[in-house]
Amino acid sequence: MKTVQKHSKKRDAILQVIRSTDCHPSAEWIYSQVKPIYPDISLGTVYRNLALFEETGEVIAVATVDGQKRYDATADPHTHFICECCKDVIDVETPQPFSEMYKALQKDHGFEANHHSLTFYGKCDKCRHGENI
Amino acid sequence: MKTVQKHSKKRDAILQVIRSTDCHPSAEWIYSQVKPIYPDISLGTVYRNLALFEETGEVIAVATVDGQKRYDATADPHTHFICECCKDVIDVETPQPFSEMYKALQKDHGFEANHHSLTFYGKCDKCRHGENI
DNA sequence: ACAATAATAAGAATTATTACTGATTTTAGT
DNA sequence: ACTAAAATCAGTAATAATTCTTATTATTGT
Repeated sequence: MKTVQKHSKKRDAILQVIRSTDCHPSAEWIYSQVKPIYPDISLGTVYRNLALFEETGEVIAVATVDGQKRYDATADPHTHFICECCKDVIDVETPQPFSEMYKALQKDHGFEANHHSLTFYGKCDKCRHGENI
Repeated sequence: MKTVQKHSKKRDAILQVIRSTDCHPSAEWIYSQVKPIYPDISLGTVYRNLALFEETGEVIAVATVDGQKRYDATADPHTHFICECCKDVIDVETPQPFSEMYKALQKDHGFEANHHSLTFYGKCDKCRHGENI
């Protein structure tokens, strides 16, 4: 995988935050995590670096919830469950390989797919037991 | 399926536009289609009615491309291919049933999924042959 | 047709995100 | 370690999608 060439404390901290959480954060959340460590960081820096990390593939946008992009540092695409109640984006195991589907798209339509996204929507266990709303 | 209670010419026209296309339009595109018929329609009306149709389930948001929500009037969830080049959102056949996956989510995590979204990303046939960019 | 209710247009407001600018930090060669 | 070049940064301004507000107009049940 490519990585960004240059580094800086803040850039590294941003990536570190994304890598060390499994909560699929938004730009705003990442900002709120880095802010206490580097109080003079600006939200623009977070957005700029997210864009960079997306280009190199170090980070991917896994979903958009309520108009906010959500990110993940995990390399290989996997399946998510989004709770429509608490807006949590949760990793779940991928049921079956999609390689056949990739081939079929190429064969049947001439579509050259390079990745995919499988997302289930509903209510997570916590919300089902009334911890939210 | 629920439907909206009240009707109006514009409201009906909006739904009609979504139903009679397979291009998974954005709010702006729907607006551009209804505008020639009802020149005094406003973009706000399109957004308000889309929100209503989403609530009743008459319309679903199938994807977000470049920050714009894309809609579809098809009742049952199906699979999409999004061309990252021309931003087209194209229907494709769904490879296999996901009922087992729904059961597993319930059993393994207590997640109550009610729908899902499977999307492949890549380059469509047209764009592969250089018709765009 | 009438009145009550809901829908609409227009534009202002909000929110997430991006672009710009001048000052600072990092890097790479010495 | 020193220095110059390049990249990065904070802060601000700008943009774009969407939502909200208010006065007006259309729809529905009677």
